[in-house]
Amino acid sequence: MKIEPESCRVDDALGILVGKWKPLILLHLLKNGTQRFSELKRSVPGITQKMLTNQLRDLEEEDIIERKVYPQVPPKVEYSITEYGRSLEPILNAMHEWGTNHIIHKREKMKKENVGNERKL
Amino acid sequence: MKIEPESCRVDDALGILVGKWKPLILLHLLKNGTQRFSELKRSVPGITQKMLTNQLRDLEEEDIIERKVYPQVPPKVEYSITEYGRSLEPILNAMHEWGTNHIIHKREKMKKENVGNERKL
DNA sequence: CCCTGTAGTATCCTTTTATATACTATACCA
DNA sequence: TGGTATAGTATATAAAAGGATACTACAGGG
Repeated sequence: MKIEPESCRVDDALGILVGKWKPLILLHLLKNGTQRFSELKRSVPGITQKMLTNQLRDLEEEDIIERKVYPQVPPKVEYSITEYGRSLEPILNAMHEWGTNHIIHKREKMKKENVGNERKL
Repeated sequence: MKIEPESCRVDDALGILVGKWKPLILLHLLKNGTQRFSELKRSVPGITQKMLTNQLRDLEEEDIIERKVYPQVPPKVEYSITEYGRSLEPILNAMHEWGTNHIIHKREKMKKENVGNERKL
């Protein structure tokens, strides 16, 4: 069944996955289950606190992850994938697989192009 | 099989699909086969020439679409999905399906939240 | 001779994303 | 008393993406 371009909903899914860190955050939560804010921060090297908070808020708003606050000091906040959020897993897997293959595809294409260029010299 | 976050290739796939117009362009090419530049432009309302050229160049560079120039005046350039590009189709379909369902999911979540709020009044 | 259509470029401007840095409250520990 | 850890917020700035507009070449038609 073909998608009708006029009623395409690819962007709705795409919008949830884009953001420089979202796939990584989701992957960590899928792999390790519940994680604290600071654990996530350590798991995703290079991310700033602001970015991590932003991305987590985005995902929470879409009901992909759950945020649980423990009212204590120092603060403790746990994040986890929701049941609904798990429905993204097959898509992430498909994209990972495609991406892995794409790297190979590009390498092979470059090789061919280089051979072609050498012939032209 | 779980994806290892350290070697995640989701972004490689994501990078090809993101861009405000790429899914739509791909859908049109998948649905209608070969299309001229001007046909695509008409098919995607609101896109500027610059954006269309940019997105097409991006997709061409990744070997997802093919560009065929007919050396004539006025110019004629045809675009089509490559065989390799078709490997993205299942992912687009999965995202479209997920996105369609997500809209429903959100609507139902909002309904529940509103009921909750009414009770509080 | 001017107008139209094609497939672009070139330039400038606005909006969106991402990053860097500093700051907060408060319990616990030495 | 001062330092550490937690989960943030606030502010400023840089970089990337997107958009508006004008411009090009040249054949064919009136």
